[in-house]
Amino acid sequence: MRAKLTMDAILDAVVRLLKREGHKAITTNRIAEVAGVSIGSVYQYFPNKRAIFLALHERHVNEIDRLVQSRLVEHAASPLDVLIRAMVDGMIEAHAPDPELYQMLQTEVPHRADGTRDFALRLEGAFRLALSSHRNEVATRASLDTIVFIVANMVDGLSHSALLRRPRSLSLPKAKEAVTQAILAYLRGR
Amino acid sequence: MRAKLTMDAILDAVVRLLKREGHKAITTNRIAEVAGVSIGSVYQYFPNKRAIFLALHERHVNEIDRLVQSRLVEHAASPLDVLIRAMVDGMIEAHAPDPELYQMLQTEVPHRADGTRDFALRLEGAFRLALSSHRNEVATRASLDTIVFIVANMVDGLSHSALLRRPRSLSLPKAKEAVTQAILAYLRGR
Amino acid sequence: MRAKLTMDAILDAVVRLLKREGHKAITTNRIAEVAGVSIGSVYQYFPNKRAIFLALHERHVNEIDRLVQSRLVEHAASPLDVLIRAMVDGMIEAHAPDPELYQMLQTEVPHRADGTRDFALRLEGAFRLALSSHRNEVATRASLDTIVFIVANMVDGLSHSALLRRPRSLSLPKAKEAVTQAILAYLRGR
Amino acid sequence: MRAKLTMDAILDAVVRLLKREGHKAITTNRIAEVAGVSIGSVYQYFPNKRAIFLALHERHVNEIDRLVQSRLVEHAASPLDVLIRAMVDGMIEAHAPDPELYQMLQTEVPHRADGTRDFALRLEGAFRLALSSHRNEVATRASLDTIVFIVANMVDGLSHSALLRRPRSLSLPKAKEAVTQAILAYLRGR
DNA sequence: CATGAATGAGTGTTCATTCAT
DNA sequence: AATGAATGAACACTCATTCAT
Repeated sequence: MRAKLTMDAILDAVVRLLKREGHKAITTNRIAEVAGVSIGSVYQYFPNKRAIFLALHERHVNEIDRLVQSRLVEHAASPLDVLIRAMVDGMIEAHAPDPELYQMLQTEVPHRADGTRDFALRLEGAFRLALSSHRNEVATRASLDTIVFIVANMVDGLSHSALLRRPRSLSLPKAKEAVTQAILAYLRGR
Repeated sequence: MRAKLTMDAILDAVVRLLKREGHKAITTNRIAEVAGVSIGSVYQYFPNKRAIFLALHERHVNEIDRLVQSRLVEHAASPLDVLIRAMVDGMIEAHAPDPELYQMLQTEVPHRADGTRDFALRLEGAFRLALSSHRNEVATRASLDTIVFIVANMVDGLSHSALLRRPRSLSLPKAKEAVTQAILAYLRGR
Repeated sequence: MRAKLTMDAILDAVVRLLKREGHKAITTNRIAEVAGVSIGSVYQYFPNKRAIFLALHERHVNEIDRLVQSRLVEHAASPLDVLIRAMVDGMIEAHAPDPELYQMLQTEVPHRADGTRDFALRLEGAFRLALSSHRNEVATRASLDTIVFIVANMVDGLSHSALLRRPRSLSLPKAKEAVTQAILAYLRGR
Repeated sequence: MRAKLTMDAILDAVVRLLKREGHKAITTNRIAEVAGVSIGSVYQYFPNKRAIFLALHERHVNEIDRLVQSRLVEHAASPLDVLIRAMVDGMIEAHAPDPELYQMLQTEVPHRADGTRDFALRLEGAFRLALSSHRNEVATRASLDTIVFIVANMVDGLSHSALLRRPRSLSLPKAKEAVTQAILAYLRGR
């Protein structure tokens, strides 16, 4: 228990530091300081700096994953548009409190992209399940692999775009709806 | 002229280094070495390390931009599906010779995200123009801003997904076609 | 008793570690681990790291010393060549099971040279005694101090050389004999 | 030239530091400081800390070697006792200005013993040559390999003993003579 | 007595940058 | 303009030691 708390304090320190002082401030000694532990303790729990970022990434991915799974279960019996809307909404809301963190983890932090791969796969798994129970609403002539690949990457990519790159003229709710419509249009085919 | 040649040699050195030895090998001294110039010369042309990455990013973006513009002009009078297919094909082919470079520039290299922003905007500008000449084929009820935002981000995001994350069961041509269909489905609305 | 056992376990751990993983592996925490005790216990018995090495050195020196004394007593009445041969043999056999340990203790372990001094003195004491009972066989014209000094250092130095540095063409028994002859030649003078 | 000077300054700094402040003061940053160069320059010339010690050891060995060779040439035609006396004297005088340095290099500094091995071999080579030209004065019945091994190790070991461990009752000149006599006694056999 | 989590001073090393030549 | 030796601030990480339990 003690261990989990300390590890979380360290991960939180990275997030706090990233947001407050930018990626240049993320040194192992500074992390320890902000986390309120000694540098020695940091190395008791993580073998090196990279491991801290990997753990942070994994924690983030798990959070999203948990949310995606719960929405999936919740809307297993809903019509396709409700399900997709819920998924898009979930993804966006999950990132909304901290829109830059995920991007920073991807672009500013020295980790390998393996985690990203992992995440895409998990998301694809979720959608494979979700779409199988709405097969009759899906009109696209492509293979299931293809559909799942397109949809998972649309959800992931467009959700981040909606949060980080939408034009000022577009409100977040409207962006969500646009993303949802785009995905539905694809699934319903022409 | 000399200047341009030297600068390009430096940028090429970064690319070569990134691909051959990974991001850890990218030090200014190593860049100079691989570029065949002295470290002093590197600093003659770039004020600091970041400037090298910014220039590299800009060069990459300009290449894509040039390609996108030319396809746009080429297919100004083509039907919408031909145009979109050409754009998607252009994006993917532009990245195909070096699929990891762009990702590395985004994830492994310490640059700020401004460039990305830049690029999205330029792509949006291109699509704004392209769609205005195919207004009658676009049935989506959303605002032009919204449509352009969604399409630009689908092209960008899905092109990279197609190159870097498509399942093994999906060939590149099929992935291209799927991406094209997804975008067309959105534009044609339901 | 418990105390003695624990202390020996700690000293043995150092030896094991030195042989198995080299001097870089010798950290107090690792010593504790290999000894099967907690780091806290290590500090119950030794005030600091140096004290561990001093104790180890002392244990080693005592072992040699005990052996030397016993051979001395055993051969008090033997002719000089038998005595010297027994001493050289004793020294070499005492180090043979672990030829590198002593060298490591001398070269790789951060102890001060005091111990070495100690050992030389004890060896000199033994030889002073040994030679006094064979005075008539010693023909060298030097003072007893000088003779004892030379002989003690020959025994010590050449024994180690025989174990660690003898050429491949020289078997250990032949090396022993050569060392013995060298010492005898000196004692018998010209 | 510049390079050689800087490298020597660095090696000298280690010696100075070792003598003035003990082995604990030998940190790379301190070495740089005492050498009057920046830490960066230290790493321009030596890949890591160990390399500094290896270089220092090599420099020391080369000095001794040069001296031994010159005495050898000088006394190629002298009688055996003169030659041996000259060699012993050379070894001791070479170490006399800095009697602790060599010991410290061996016992307090984290280097591997390879250098020592090297040195013994070089010394053996020198003696092999020296003795071959005095074959008729050597009466020992052992093989040349054996004789060379014993003599080289006596010279090396006893020289150091004479400087570092001789009893107070023994002056350095007398110690030299005793060492010489011991070696001669061995060579002349009985 | 024993434990082992926690400490933090201190280390070797890197690398962006400068500047005398 | 070009060079590359020199710089030194800054970093990731180690490990002897302590002390609350």
